[in-house]
Amino acid sequence: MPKKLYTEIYEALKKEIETNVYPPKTSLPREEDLSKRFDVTRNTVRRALKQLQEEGLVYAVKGRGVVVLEPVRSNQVVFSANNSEGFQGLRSFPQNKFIQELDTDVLNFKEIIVDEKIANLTSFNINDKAFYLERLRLFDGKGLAIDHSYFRSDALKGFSREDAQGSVYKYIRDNELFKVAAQRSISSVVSANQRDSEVLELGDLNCVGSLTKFVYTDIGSLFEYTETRYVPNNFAMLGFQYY
Amino acid sequence: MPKKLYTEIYEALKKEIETNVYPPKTSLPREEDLSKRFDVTRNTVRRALKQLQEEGLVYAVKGRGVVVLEPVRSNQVVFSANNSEGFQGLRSFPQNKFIQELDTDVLNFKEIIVDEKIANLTSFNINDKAFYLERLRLFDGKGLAIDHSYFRSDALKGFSREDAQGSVYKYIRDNELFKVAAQRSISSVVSANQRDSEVLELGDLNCVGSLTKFVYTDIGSLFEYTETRYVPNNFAMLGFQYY
DNA sequence: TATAATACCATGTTTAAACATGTTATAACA
DNA sequence: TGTTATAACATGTTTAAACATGGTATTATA
Repeated sequence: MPKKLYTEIYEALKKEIETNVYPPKTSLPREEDLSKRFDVTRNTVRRALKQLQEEGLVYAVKGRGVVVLEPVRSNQVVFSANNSEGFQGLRSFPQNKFIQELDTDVLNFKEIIVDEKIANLTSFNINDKAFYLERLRLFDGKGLAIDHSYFRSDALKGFSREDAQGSVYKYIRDNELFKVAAQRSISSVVSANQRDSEVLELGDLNCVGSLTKFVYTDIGSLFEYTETRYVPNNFAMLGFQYY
Repeated sequence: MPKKLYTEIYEALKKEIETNVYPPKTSLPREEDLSKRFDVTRNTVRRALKQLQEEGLVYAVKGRGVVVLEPVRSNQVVFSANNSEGFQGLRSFPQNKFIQELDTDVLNFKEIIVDEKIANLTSFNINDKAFYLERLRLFDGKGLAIDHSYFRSDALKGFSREDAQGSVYKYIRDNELFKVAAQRSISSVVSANQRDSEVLELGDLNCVGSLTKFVYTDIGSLFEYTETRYVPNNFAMLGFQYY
């Protein structure tokens, strides 16, 4: 299958930016020239440029051009919890090395009926059935994060405790249940609670980071609510936006 | 000045989603019909739809349609530090009310020469001149956040301590120095340090949230580095993404 | 020489249309 | 009846072109 044109152009330009063909603070060739070079329309070039801009590599100014943004020279950074795999592919902080030894301990697994309290928390409907999962995330054997998850039952036909041990998303893919569409998240810092102290390696620390995810399916319904509570000094999240 | 067409369509559809003309989990009319209704091309409709999708209101599936995503019924949420104004427009947590009493105490103001250590921290170049600012953010009189900022001097001609009291961005706008293009951010939770305990109302808490921003100008250069360190249990950040 | 008018340059917006590809419902077939 | 073609449907990709608008440098003007 041939790649999409705008993806090819995006990747080509990205590589050239990273290899300093277009150094920071300089302008990319104008759209007209790029469209000649890649033998596509200006529209298609613009689409590739937009992707670069969304990723934070360049910034376009009307009437002036597309400038390459200076990279942030961060030696401590880190991870993005921004993938549907949850903690897979996560990096430690501040060592900035990939975590290989990621293990999951399923501390709790049960099917429940959504009551008012849980409905309020998860945005699920009262009387829906849902799986409740408590999973401890071990990094190099240390419990550094704990996930409290609710999955709507009707979306996870035949789901079992064994499946919970692995990746829930792998289960969804393997069984072709549906596609994950989008997620909202809320990130904050809160006081540690009883449970946190029990299961996480907090030491003296009396706070945890909290990342709450609301995950949507293909057809617009919420199917996962997960609050990840993590030990400070170990994780970070990256963001980017333009105006 | 007439509004952009795609913005009008975006706003119209957004309003209709919010007023339940198109309830969650249902589909929007197909692009063809929308283009007839608004009397624009399908392209223009698609642009509006893309904006709705980027904002997390809808999700498009090829071959099926554009579904409205269920909203998250969160009663505790909160703020986005995601604006160029820094703390302006921020909401408290968990009360979710607008903070009116936001005051700024300029604890430190000086012009410095960037040495290796600061260069490493800020991504500025060694020997650049920069303003260093330490600003305590008071919410209803309580010191809940502290900003440690470096601004490249050459970008802030004539900047003074008095200007620091107000919004730096207001200063930039008023003096038409440049436009803010983009920002990267790193969010984490870390142990509180000496200075945090001195100036923030931490009580027993021994951690703080840390939000580090790298802000870029129009022409692609980094001009601001700010680390905001904030008291737990007071703030939250919203995120959204789709796949 | 400073300022204003102007021309040019580069990105932004919109139209129009063709074709590609994934999804779903219908009809044909075994 | 269950499976398989097939058609209809809806979004995705790409081309082509015109015009709008902000930015910059040049030129004319006072």
